Amino acid sequence: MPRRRFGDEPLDHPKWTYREPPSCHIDINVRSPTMSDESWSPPAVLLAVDLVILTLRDSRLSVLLVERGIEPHQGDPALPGGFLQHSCEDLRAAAIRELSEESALDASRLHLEQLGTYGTPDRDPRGRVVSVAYLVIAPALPEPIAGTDAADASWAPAEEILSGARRLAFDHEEIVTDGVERARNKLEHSPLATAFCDRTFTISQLQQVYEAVWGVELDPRNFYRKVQAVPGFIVSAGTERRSTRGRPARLFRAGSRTTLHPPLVRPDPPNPEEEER
Amino acid sequence: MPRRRFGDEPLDHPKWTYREPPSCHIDINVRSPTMSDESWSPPAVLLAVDLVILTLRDSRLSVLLVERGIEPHQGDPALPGGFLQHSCEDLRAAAIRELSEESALDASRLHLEQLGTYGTPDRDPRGRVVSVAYLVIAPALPEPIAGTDAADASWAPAEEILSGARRLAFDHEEIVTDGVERARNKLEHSPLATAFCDRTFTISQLQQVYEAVWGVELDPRNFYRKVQAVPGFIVSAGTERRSTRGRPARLFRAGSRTTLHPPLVRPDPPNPEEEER
DNA sequence: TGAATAGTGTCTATCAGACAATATCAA
DNA sequence: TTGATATTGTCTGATAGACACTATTCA
Repeated sequence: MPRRRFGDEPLDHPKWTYREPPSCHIDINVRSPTMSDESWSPPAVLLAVDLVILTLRDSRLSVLLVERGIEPHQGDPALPGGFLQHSCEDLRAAAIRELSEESALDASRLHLEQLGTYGTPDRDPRGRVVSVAYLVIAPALPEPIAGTDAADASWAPAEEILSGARRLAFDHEEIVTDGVERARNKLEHSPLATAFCDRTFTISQLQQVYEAVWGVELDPRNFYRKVQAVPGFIVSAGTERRSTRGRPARLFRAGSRTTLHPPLVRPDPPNPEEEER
Repeated sequence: MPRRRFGDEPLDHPKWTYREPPSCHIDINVRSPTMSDESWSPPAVLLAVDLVILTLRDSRLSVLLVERGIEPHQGDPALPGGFLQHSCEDLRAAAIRELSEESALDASRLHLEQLGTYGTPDRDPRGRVVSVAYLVIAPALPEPIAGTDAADASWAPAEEILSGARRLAFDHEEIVTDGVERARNKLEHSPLATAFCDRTFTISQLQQVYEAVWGVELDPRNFYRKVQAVPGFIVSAGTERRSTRGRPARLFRAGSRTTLHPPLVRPDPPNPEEEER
């Protein structure tokens, strides 16, 4: 089999032959080939993994971007990610691998969950590439993302991407939008906010997470009691204290609950025109 | 290229050569090949689409299952689904196609959303098959699922699958569990419950949805006002009425809101031992 | 008329949000 | 001492759940 550079020209990856070359429009009424059609076999696709890595930088929700080194979209900002390494690599393992390669982050301490799969046929000009996106939540880190393959990784405020002020390669803007939306929702019913914090944190640090991700302002006094009223959300972490200017605050760490009861309801939802009857 | 029957023996679908044959264990510390490694190209995988179709039958949350006609797991119950038809078929379109093929349901009237992607390397003995699962919500239908390819489709109570009383092929039990969990959660914050109902419905029918999916009993009087207090959730559908035995009920249809404010909070969460501090 | 279901009224314990007041640190 | 942040207290209007009661149909 001849060697070829990947990324230079469109892929012709289907190794199976069709009875008729498929015309690439979508017709839901067409009957699919069945297993008894001797000449048909399922088409293969390329599988990629992309990462939406969220963190708080300077009290703003931020996303890790890398500059693409090759075509297509060379030079454009994009999500970190890449193809499966070999055909039997687990999806989550591939996400963890990309995380350590492209961002030098230690996956074992981070929140990582599957976000969604993006498979629009024309999303990658090289051919049929289906991407499984993962959402990663990281605590604020020392400024530079050290020792990465893609040395040109950088944090971008999520708002710049959501507003369209910064354009990303492929369909990565949509993926970021979905990732931020997922994070905003999970803040209400899961302890996800603690994943933005260090192992121990103060209640006001936790509040900053909610304020940055939701884009709202919360009353510190009500927030203080509200989070403590949720059983298993946060637990006291000894008597140590952390101080900047004012009175030192108690330290807490994440509890063991995975769902919050009662939930922390997001205030002031865009509740527009009353349209009920 | 020789023709071969699909499903008879393991696939050797990777068309690219590796520098070293991959050993199929997961090592997150291994460096992946980079684009500058001339001899490496991304591996291809087979992509399938599986459907978790939920409905209410006899006031019970039920899942549509089909009996597998071929190996592996021949004769076992499984989720409806199948491979992409051709390499440029859109994922959602493939889900809609499977829906009409395997269940004869009209996708244009149903709720359909992506659920998750399942890609454990050994989940399919035929080779590397990655499956994108979709969640479908259907209103109660006339008994038989007519005119299907897999004529042996049938509804199974979700509880039988969640409890392990009924085993499914592949990792489909896990997929069903995730689908039911997704539905249970979305009932709180989205109008998903209306997708279980006909175009018009009574409030007590809507209540039955909540009771069946959540597995709880609700007070009809409080439920009655609660749902109407959510702006845009349900809107009155004229003055028509529907009656069985007692007083006829007003009819409603789904409103235009996609999120519910305030949410309908699920009662009595398994709130176990108090573990706070 | 009685059974059954739909819909309304009302009470109460609890909660969310507003905000005053106090505590404890650094400079 | 002052400024800043943390923590506690208290008040008030809204709400969730319990449940009595009325309304409207069919058998």
